[in-house]
Amino acid sequence: MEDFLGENPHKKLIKELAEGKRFTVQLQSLLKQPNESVLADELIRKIWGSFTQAITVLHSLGNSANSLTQSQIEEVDQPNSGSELKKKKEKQDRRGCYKRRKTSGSWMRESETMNDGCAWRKYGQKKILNSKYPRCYYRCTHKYDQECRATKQVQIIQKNPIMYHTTYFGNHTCNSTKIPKHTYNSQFNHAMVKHSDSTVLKEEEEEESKGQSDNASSIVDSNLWQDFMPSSPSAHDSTLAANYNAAYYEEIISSRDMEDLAKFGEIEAIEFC
DNA sequence: ACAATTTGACCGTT
DNA sequence: AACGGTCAAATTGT
Repeated sequence: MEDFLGENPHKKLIKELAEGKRFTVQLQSLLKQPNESVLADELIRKIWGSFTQAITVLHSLGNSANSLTQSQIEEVDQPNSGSELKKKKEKQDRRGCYKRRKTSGSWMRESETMNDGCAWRKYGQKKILNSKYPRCYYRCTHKYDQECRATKQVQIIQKNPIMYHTTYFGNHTCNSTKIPKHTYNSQFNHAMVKHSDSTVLKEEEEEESKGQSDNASSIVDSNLWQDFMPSSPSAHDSTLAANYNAAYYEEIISSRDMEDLAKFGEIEAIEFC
């Protein structure tokens, strides 16, 4: 998203809510047609994103006299913890979640790049039911030499602009080489330029037909993301434990929101699976 | 030659 | 049986 701190928050808020409204209308018309579940799924993500942004803007207005408290916002944001909605979610198909759910935490990220500053090795790719794009599976490059058990799953959620949805499982325990902070900016900028480059767009279009993966460049940018990763497995686990006992939580972070999140010093968590 | 990726097979869970 | 996650042989890249 655009840095709303640089624009009128009210304008941004209205914009996000209006988008959510527009996506909802689109979804409504989609649901009237059969065999459109994939598009519907995309729209649901967009709607979720719009409302999340709107709530984030509200958070930014926290200093105003009429602002809601954190608990009030949460109460409005997630009003029906015991309602039909939640019960429905708990009943949803959880096939494929079985292995990780019992053993580790996870968190998510949505960004224009799949790079996060860590070294990953792709070990699989699957077509996912009702998903337009395949899901790619990555493990830490140091899985065997340093017994690092971190993995991630990357899936394109939209194109134009390209947007990746990444789910991380486990924290790195390896001494993975990270890009020094002072060299980060130039490399990151380079990557951002690359994404607007026509040759790269062509590359991405090819990836769409054969399934995407460009793991070799994973180290290139987004050291910034590291700053938002839980610093240690225990830190993350304790966060999970504090929030919820049995359920799985994920942290949804857009790299575009990182500066904002840094200012708020908090990460929004949602239930996973 | 070695490292990384691709992709079909296999596995556990539902 | 269907599904998502992982494995590993084959292929491709450096």
